[in-house]
Amino acid sequence: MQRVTIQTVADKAKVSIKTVSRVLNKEGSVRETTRDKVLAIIAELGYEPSPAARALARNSSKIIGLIYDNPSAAYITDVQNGALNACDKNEYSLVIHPCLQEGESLTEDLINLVQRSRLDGLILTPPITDNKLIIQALLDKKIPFACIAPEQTSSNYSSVSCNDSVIGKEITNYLIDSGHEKIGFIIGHADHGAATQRFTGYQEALLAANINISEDFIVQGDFSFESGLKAAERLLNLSDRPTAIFAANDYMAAGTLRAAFSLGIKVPSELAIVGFDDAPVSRQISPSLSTVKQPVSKMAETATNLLIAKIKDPKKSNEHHVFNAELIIREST
Amino acid sequence: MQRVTIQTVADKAKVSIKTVSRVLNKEGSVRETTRDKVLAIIAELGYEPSPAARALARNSSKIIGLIYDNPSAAYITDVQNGALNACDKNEYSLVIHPCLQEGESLTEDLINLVQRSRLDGLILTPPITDNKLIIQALLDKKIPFACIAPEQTSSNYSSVSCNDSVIGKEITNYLIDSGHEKIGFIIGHADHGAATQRFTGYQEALLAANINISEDFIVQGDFSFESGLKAAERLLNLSDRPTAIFAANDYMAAGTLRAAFSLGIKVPSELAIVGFDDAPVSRQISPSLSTVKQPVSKMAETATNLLIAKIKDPKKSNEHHVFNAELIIREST
DNA sequence: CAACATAATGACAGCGCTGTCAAACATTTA
DNA sequence: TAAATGTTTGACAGCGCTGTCATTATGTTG
Repeated sequence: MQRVTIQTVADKAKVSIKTVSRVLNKEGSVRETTRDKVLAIIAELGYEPSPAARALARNSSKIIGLIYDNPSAAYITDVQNGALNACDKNEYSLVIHPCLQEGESLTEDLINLVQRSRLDGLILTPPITDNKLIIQALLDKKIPFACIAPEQTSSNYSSVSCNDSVIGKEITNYLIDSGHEKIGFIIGHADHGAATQRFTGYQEALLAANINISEDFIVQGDFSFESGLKAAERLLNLSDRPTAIFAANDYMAAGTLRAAFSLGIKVPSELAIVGFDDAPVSRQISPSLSTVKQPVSKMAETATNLLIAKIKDPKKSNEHHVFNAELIIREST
Repeated sequence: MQRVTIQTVADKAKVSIKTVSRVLNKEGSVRETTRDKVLAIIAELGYEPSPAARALARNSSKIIGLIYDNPSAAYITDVQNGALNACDKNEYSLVIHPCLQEGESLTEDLINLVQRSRLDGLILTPPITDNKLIIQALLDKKIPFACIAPEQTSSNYSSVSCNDSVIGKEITNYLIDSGHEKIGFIIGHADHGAATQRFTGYQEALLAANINISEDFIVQGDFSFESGLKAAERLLNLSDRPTAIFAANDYMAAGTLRAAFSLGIKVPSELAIVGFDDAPVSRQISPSLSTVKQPVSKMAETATNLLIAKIKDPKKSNEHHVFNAELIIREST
């Protein structure tokens, strides 16, 4: 059995391959009767155009890369699913690229990846979104890209984000409204811009409520469970310990819960805990965690759509979409 | 600036493009001095062969698809990372394909995906590995594939797995050795072959220890936290309730822990809990869960290597690799 | 040193599509 | 009805590689 190519279709439809190509690419300038005839034969033969041949002829692969260096599996799969949605709808393919290495060579590796795989563009996720070297290199090489939740926006590329500082303020206010005044904060990884904004929101809320916080109540973590555990131990061993702790993500909040558990501190009666991200663990622990849910998948989808639009029309101006996050109140507060 | 192609390299090296091609593909029959010269120029120009042109000329995309329909993000990313490792080493690309739909059309969709994207082969993960329709369709269409943890092995395709029944027996024995006789079991999703084997191991251990278990001690779940919660509530409300519960995965074990928590049952003093999979949650809850860790990433890497070997040489016989899982004893027992 | 075997190299077609440009056809206008 | 315009179609080159097969260089033998 011979492979079905554009030629097969053209022969059977008694038109030239160019006409079939026009139909495939919805180019217009094809009489409706002709188009219907071609379409019918394509369906009949189950013809699928060869991506390789198209890529070669067009000099564009219709593949975009998703770059991440993020320890949260749940976050990653959400991002992947959103990006895949957008890709499917636009007939693009997605290639995933975790970069587990922190190395100096990351910039080089990325450029190399794009060149070797002939990617049409990239989606960047935090914390890579905040890597100036990489951003600059991509800009220099004129490789289209879009960012998910970058620390700051830029007119040089499209991006999507949540207003983390607003939400951070909101959840802090919620704690204040519940009667807490001694609210500890566990900061996330320093590279992660959005995490910094969560902290900013926390500070703003306290300021607005005229609450003074000692330096001791603010502890550095790195988003991991263990770092949350350690940070919380420090907070909870203070002579005048906080009655509420806001951790910049759920893993650290889970660590906080465990620290409380070890120290025999009851949650939420003696200590309220809030996390961030609505990671699965926030539902799976007891008491379940109050947290913040971002529409991660939707954000990734939007970023991908923006990227694809930019690839299709490089002159298109860059956009920045802001999404709303949602407070989820559970048992830990 | 003109794009660097094989012609550019050939011209500069004063050889034919065919010779450059030979060097690129390590074909042999190239004098060492010639090869070194070509290699030097490739490096100098930073030449990268066009995947599209190669795919077109070879009629093979060097892309494999990873198919999954699995709710566990941690598992998925482990599998992805393992598969990516193998792909990178062999200069293959990986395209991920979650199939969230349960639909009848899944078989058709998969075949379609392979044809449209011209995938060279597929990696299947549970529970799709046990879908006879899909397996048969792939076999019929002569699409190469390999399975990760299928319910049963077959000489028609390569696969990798852990001996879940052996491990299930082992962990049950561990509970028995700790003095438990009343051991409940929460079964996983019925489609999932490996889960069934975990149950088999449990039964074998009890049989060997001459322990009789009432039907009541065995409850059906579906791998989700909620199903574990419900199942555990049933078990723990029995008049003669179990002193230990073996859940077929960690999410259900986490649900069990929560049920115990709600009912005021102390873990591990009044109830021992073991899970399966070493999901992140097993470390992040208090008390942390005793569980079983499978080398998921390594398994995926091996499966991918087997697939690639098969793609390169279709006459190669199929292999089945068995991996060892590891008991991880934590606080819940 | 001729006659042969073998290793190294190159010329060229072709993979399946898209882009360019010219040709054919249809429609309007004078 | 002829010319002028616009619309639809097709011929053909070329994208950057690999496969086939012919050719040339090198080594080996009697």
